[in-house]
Amino acid sequence: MVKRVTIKDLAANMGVSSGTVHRALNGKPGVGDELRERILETAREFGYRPNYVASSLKRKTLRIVAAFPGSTEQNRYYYTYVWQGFRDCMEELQDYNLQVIEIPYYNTMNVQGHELTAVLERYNHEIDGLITVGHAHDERGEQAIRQFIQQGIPVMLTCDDLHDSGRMGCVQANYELTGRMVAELLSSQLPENSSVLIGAGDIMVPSHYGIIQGFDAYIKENEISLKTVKVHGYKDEEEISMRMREYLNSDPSIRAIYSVNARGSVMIGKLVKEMGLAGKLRVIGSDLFDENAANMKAGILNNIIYKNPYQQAYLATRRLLDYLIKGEKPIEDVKYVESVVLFNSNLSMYL
Amino acid sequence: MVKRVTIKDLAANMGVSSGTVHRALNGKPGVGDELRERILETAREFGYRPNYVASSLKRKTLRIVAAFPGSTEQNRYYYTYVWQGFRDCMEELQDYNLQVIEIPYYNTMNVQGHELTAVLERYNHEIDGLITVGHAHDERGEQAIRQFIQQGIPVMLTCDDLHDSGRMGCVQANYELTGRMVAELLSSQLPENSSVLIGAGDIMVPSHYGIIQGFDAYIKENEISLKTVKVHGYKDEEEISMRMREYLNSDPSIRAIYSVNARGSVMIGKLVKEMGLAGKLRVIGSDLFDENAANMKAGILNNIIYKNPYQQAYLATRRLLDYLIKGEKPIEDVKYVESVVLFNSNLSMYL
DNA sequence: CTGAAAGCGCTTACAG
DNA sequence: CTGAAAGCGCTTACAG
Repeated sequence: MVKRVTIKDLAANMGVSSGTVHRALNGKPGVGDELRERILETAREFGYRPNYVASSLKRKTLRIVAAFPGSTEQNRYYYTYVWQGFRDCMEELQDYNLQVIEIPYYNTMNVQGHELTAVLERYNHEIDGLITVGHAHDERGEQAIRQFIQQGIPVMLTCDDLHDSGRMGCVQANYELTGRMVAELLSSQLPENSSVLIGAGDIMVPSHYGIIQGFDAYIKENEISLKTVKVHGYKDEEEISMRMREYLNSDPSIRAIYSVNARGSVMIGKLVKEMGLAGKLRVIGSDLFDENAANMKAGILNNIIYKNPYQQAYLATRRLLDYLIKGEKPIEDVKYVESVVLFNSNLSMYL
Repeated sequence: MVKRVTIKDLAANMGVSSGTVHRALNGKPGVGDELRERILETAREFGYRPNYVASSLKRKTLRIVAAFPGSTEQNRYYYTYVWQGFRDCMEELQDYNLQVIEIPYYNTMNVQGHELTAVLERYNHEIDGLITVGHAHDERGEQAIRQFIQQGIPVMLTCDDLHDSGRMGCVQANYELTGRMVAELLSSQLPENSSVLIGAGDIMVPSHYGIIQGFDAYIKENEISLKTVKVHGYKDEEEISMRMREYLNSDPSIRAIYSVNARGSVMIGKLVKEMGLAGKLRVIGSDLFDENAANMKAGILNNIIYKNPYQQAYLATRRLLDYLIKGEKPIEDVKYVESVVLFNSNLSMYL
């Protein structure tokens, strides 16, 4: 192995001090343009590669803010794993001289925004990076995210994106492909001219309607004789459950049920159990958590669509830190994490 | 954030030198038993956590040997991704002062063993870790692996295990659960009393027969009316292809074909194409590489079982390095990487 | 068995 | 704009 080229080597070679080399390489002020160019040129020539392990040792602590919904109530289905992915990544890179500020927030609307603005004040705007969720239709939250970006703080989003906000990137599931995949799975399992009853969630939520769009597109493009019966809605479970029950009672062509979200999956689990439909229909739920896992083991759910929130948050955090520690900007703007079909047989591997 | 506790803090507190604290914490010789105990106690009390970033800076370079089949010919289907997983992990942790020695070997039998023994000689036994594959029934290879272990060199295996060799761990696919999952998938797609034609591979290869065992067990345990027609064999493709063709011509109950390995998947792809059976049978291949991907896009393969060799090698490497850098022993002896069912719809996410 | 010193490859004040 | 020095938290010889 060739000896590693260091800043000292470059400095000696050029007859300047190592401080000057450092300033030149890192774009810091205080080096003449001509000298800076020559140093950069020499670094390239010598194949210099910075040692980030060493550089983290002396530089000031990087302060990272993470803001996600607190994992209570309905949010625990998903955000428990988002927090875990974030923490595991921070833990792994802890020795790189990092400080974490965790902001769990507890009401979806506006609270995210208020908390974020508050933390910016509290730390006197000395924050090096933010990772959070781009909730659609949360004005206050979006405004706060833009505030960070305007301060020059790099912002990484996960789960949901805000395309034109200026964030450095987003790591999320590919909702359209997820919907296509479910359509492909069901069309391989159901006889011709069957119907699928879909708990389609909120038409304003990207993670819900994206899936539906993909599902419909797959069926149309492949000219499949699968019909869909969609029940929209999100918050009022009682009412949605009632409407689903009516469809199940009145439409004998329904051979499968699918919920695009976690909350709806718990509901259809209950419904299938109450109506004694287990094993008579194909039933597909979304997201992995206790209730869904139990229903799968009991034969009430046949498949679970797992969007891997842990991995989404882990990778988003990783990208933010790679940028802050190494200056590496992610190649793609948006990174999609694979959605996976779980079966009863391999459920245990994901728990 | 509380200031990090360092070796210096501990030394000052105890009135000893930082060298002594270092020796005590790392189990190095040259500290009295009584003093060592007191230092360890104080470290616990103060919540001391070593900074591995700092420790890598001055310590001697860790020399890691990686030995996998070279990714040519049939091996490129799988081992290309094994090498990639290994390299990406090494790349990520490069700043921790590591040296890599790559040993690709080109004939499966015995060559692995010869190469490994040779490298041990060449570096005068000064090797800090080995990552390789536990090929079953390769006497010479197994012998060499044991040789490393006897020298006290930690050995991590991937893809295939050698249980009683004393290796520190193995990261691999769970073949039995993979077989069960395929049985579950097919039984949800095929009408009653169908048969599945299975390219069952080599009965001596764990990654082949493990899948078959899982498949059969699922069918038996769940009393499913699925029959299997198995064609064993591995090397002689012509002959296997011929036998499969005969079954397909003579047994009309066959509604699906499945190959447990990469090589067989290419073969069944050809067969289905030649016999004009695309779309008439469910066809499931194994492993992700150009030929399989192309066949999937063309509608010849319906699903691919992806065992994620990249992730297997990445995680195995990671575990070895976590041990060498941080002294963290993996909790589980064997770590299983999830096998995933790929669909045409989400294939693009894995390429 | 223990200490004092040098140094890994950087970054950060400070002085000029 | 540039240099010299100190130091991040460790590890590694060397001396006693």
